Amino acid sequence: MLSGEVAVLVAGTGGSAAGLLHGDRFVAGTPAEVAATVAALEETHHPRWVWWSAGAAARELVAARVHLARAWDVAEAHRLLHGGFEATPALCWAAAHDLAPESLPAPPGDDLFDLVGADDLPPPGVLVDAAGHLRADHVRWLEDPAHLEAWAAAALTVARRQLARAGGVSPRLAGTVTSESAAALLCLELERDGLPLDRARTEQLVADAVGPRTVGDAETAAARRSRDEMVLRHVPGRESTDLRNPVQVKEMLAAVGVDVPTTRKWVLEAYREVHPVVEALLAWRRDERIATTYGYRWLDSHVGPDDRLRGRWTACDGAAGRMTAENGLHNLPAVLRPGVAAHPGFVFVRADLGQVEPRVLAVVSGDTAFAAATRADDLYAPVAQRLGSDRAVAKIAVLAAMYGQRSGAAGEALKGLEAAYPVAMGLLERAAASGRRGEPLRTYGGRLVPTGRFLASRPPGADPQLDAARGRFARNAVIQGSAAELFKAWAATVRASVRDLGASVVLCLHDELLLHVPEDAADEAVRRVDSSLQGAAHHWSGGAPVRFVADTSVVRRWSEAKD
DNA sequence: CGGTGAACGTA
DNA sequence: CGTACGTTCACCGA
Repeated sequence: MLSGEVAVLVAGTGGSAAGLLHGDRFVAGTPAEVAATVAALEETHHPRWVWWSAGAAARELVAARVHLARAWDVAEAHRLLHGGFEATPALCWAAAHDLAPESLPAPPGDDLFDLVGADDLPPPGVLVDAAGHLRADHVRWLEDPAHLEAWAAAALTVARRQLARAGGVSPRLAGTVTSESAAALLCLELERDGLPLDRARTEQLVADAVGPRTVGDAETAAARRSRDEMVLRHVPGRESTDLRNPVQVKEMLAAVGVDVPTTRKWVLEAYREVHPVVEALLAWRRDERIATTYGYRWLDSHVGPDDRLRGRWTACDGAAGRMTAENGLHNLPAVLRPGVAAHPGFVFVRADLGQVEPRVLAVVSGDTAFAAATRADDLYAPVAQRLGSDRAVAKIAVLAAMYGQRSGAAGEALKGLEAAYPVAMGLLERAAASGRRGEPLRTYGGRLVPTGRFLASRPPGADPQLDAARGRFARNAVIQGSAAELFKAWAATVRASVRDLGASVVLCLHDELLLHVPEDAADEAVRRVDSSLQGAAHHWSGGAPVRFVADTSVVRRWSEAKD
């Protein structure tokens, strides 16, 4: 993985300088100077780029639209190898050298006494303290380009150690690192490009929910009062209820005979017919979500003058390893989706994976009977046949097995599954058992999933309910996390394969990709998205006899029906 | 002013 | 509701 052509790219503190290490040759200069050298090297040598993190090293290159194909992202590798989200250079260095994270030197504070003068700079090349840690004050001395070569060499040292360790953990882990590294680069491109919107249509959808824009505090407060009034008029004598205070809402509902433990939506839905205030409250909550979170303020802050919605992206969260996005890119209410529209001359190619989690289970577990079911477009059909049950029952059972659900019809349906697919069910049960014991586990691609975040409250064995929660988390994490790896491998393959069409990925949504594509390239982009899935799935699964399917269509608006 | 829980949007 | 995350609000304790 790092045996071929390798180049290391580093950035100095504050974006004032950058450095490039390639073989024995090191060049430093302004970010613009180094960008030109990077682009030329990518063209001639196609190296694997090593950096502390894509965000630190490659953001300016992405802004300058320099395309880099292959990377080893030290931070992403650290997250895979050691779990969690934190992946500073000092922490990555420590882990690579088997130094306990608790022994990390504290970073210098703002205290005047901590400030180092020029005389305190270490000689170039000396970046390790007596304990073997990266010097805690490296942020300061990296302002001096003379130190960048050592900084680059350190990144390469960590990368090589990570690669060596990866081989001992899982034969697939190094491949997962390269895929996740590409995903981190894609995240920078998503931040740069944004999601194309039809601003006028989006504004209209907001107005439909919460009324026209208001001017000034008085008008805004009046609009808010009139929205509240639509609920409060159903409860005479309790008009002073604060609808944003759950305790007061609960009291108000009790007064009209709706006695509920919480005022959550799925609880209240059962009381729709009992009193008209329930329906009014649910409608109020729906609109309030748009007024507060996805309203005019959201539009003004996050949609640029180029009519693109932008937010920060991360390639992997700290738990199971999904991508995350801010500013509503991952949780835009469905009613606003018609506002997401391709710009003139472009269309969207929209592709979503079908039944991805059970198909991933077939790969992860190696259950040949379950793998056979993935040959069907609808895998629940052969599962139902084998169980001798309805499709609906088969689906509930499979989902319950992967999510740890026990309520409703799930419990009974599970028994048949255990008999029909013992290998797949055994894998899930072992994952759950690890979780209940508080032990970490690894996804198919080798990502360490810690269960430590539950340990904050009580250790395993002390609280049966907490142990059960750990079990459900672990059971789901091995599937959700492995599916996230397949998805990112697909996204990275698509990123590379549609580039020459002038197309770009503009949204990643766990099992769905949205591409912005020049109109006349749409059909070709569809073919490449589909062939990318076959390629990525084959590579990721090691050629397992498991079929993955995508529903792919060309649309003008994200909301348009599939096909 | 920072942290926490409720609530709810998406998958 | 089975899991995950991001955002906003009110409340709590400083």
